[in-house]
Amino acid sequence: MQREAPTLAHVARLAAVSENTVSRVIRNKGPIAEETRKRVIEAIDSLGYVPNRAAGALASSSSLIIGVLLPSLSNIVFPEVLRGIHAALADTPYQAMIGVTDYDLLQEQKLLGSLLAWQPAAIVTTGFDHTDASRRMLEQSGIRIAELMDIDDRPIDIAVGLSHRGAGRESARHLVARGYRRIGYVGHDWSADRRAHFRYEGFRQGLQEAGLSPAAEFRFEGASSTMAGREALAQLLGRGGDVDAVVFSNDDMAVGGFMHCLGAGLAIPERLALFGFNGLDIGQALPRPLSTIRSNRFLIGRTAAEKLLEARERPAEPQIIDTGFEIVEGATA
Amino acid sequence: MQREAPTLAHVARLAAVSENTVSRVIRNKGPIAEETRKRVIEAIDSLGYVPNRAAGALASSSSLIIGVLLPSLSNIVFPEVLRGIHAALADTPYQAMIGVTDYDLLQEQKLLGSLLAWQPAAIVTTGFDHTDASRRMLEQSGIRIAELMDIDDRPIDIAVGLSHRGAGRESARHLVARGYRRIGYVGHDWSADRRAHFRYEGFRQGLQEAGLSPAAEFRFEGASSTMAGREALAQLLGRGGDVDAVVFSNDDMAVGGFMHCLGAGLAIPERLALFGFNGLDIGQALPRPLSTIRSNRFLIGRTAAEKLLEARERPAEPQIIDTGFEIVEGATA
DNA sequence: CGAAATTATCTCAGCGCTAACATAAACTCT
DNA sequence: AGAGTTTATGTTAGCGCTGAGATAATTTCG
Repeated sequence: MQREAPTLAHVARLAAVSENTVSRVIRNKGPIAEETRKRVIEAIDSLGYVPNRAAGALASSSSLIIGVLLPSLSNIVFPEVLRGIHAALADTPYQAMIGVTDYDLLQEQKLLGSLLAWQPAAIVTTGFDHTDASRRMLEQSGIRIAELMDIDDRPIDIAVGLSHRGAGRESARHLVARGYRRIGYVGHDWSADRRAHFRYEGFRQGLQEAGLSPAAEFRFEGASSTMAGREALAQLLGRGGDVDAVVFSNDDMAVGGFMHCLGAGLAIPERLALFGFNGLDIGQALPRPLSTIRSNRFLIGRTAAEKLLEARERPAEPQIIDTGFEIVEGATA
Repeated sequence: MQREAPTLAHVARLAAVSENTVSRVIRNKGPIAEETRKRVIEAIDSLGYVPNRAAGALASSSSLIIGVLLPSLSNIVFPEVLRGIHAALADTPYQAMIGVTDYDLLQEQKLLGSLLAWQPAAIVTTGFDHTDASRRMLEQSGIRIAELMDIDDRPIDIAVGLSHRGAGRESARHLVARGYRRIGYVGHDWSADRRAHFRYEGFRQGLQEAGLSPAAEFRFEGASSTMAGREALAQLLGRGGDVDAVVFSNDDMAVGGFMHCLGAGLAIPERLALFGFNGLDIGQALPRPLSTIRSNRFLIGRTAAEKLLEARERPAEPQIIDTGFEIVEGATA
């Protein structure tokens, strides 16, 4: 009943050709007579042959795996990047193999090691921050490497993302242009999320351009979340800080801030303007759509995967792909 | 500079043992003298040896891959399941390989084929709905199979999840117990999300126990989202349906409903009670925490992965693991 | 028309590991 | 002390595929 899975040899015998010819038909490599191809494909179909990827990987010392290292799955941002990667891989024989680092560079290093044990065709990772050992592994592997989300540094191979400094700067400029002058900042723990820190720096810089500096600041000790944003804004305001607008480290935090205002009866944006980052759906579903900056997470993932598959070799010079960002006007600032 | 990656042979030579002995040390299989083990481990460390997984998979016709088929990554629920899976795999040599089906059974079948080409140690998939071909592949593969989220059917190997019928029933009972009588339903497209349909059936059944039936219903044509929930509730109420409580197909929809009420100035729960499903963070961060049912997504993923690794063989009888659910009282119903 | 180039196919070694079996040394037991 | 058992290690043959080069059949061209 449960007969062995057919191998190349079975297909070859049925199609009356050599194994190698079958292999070439499958991989679309080298010249094949149209008639032979047809016969081989027929044989493949009739046997229900599925190539053994492990054997292929071993023989060619390169697998159809794309290793993906993500810092987290709790934050919807990274699943969206992953979705973009999957979208790009959907009609290819490539498969994503995932590791979750929990924002821990040593964990990243460890996972990188086990991903490389599969001899993946490429590695997708996040940011420019890696341990020395990771960096050495990435560089010496010779395979294509994409570093996602950020573009404010020099990538190993390619970087795909947006300038977080630039985004932070734009949020300040936007609020200043709208006439806000007493602008506060509510954030979360930077040690895990360096890009949030970059945005903060850009934000300060943007204020400085207008001769301003943050009117008040509060940083929640812990990861970003709606709850954290709610509490953090309460804290900031409770301190009697006199602010007319608040920039949040991201939309999750900003939505939390929105909730606080609702609960405390603060008119948005008359009494307090709110500004986020990411452009999440939830922000747009608020009674007043959140003013924020849209980062194109899906696009980042898709672009990265597409670029990686475009060429097997790294470009001579590291390449940076700016997927940009856009101000979402919203109604909260 | 870029010397070849060390292989078993290199380690074996350095440790002055046979390759097989090194292999056994690595896999912790068979008796090894303590002294030999130490020498081998030293050699491994000094060479920085990393086993080639493809070779291992080929030789043993079984890889350290766990294939994971998820319907979607847009809905935070599935990344959370994935997070649970990763948590269970974190300290094992296993790696998750992911496919996203977009709720399409044919896509699932296709992805299943390419996952099986890696000879994974186990497959994790969602629900009991599979094409005949998929089912055949799963059954004949002989490897461990987990079907997640639902437990209201007979699994191939093990099922891990909760009774969606039961959860639906409980939401009705909860509202009835609170004195609500004109209870409506706001949902999304069922064709993609069968479990939402099961909850609806349970909901009806729960009402029936109290001699009631839904006071009004509206089903949004499309996937669930906060926006959809907001619009759908507006539609339901716009029709002049006289309801005092609404059960939503899930928390995303319910949060949208909450937003509608805020915008329309409807007091929650005095004028209208809201009830969700999932227990997402966002629901608990609302000005009034959402009354809902907590499904333990993380636990489902983690339990499934743990169970799969517990034994290489399927149990004689299909096994069902109920991760349960709990009513979250909240303040909206 | 024969040599060179092109096209289509085959042969065969080997990728790096593991399974199965063989062997050797060290015990245990009667 | 010899047979049987246990423990520790070695030997060997692939797993199923791909890459490099060999070979054969066909076309092109001076």
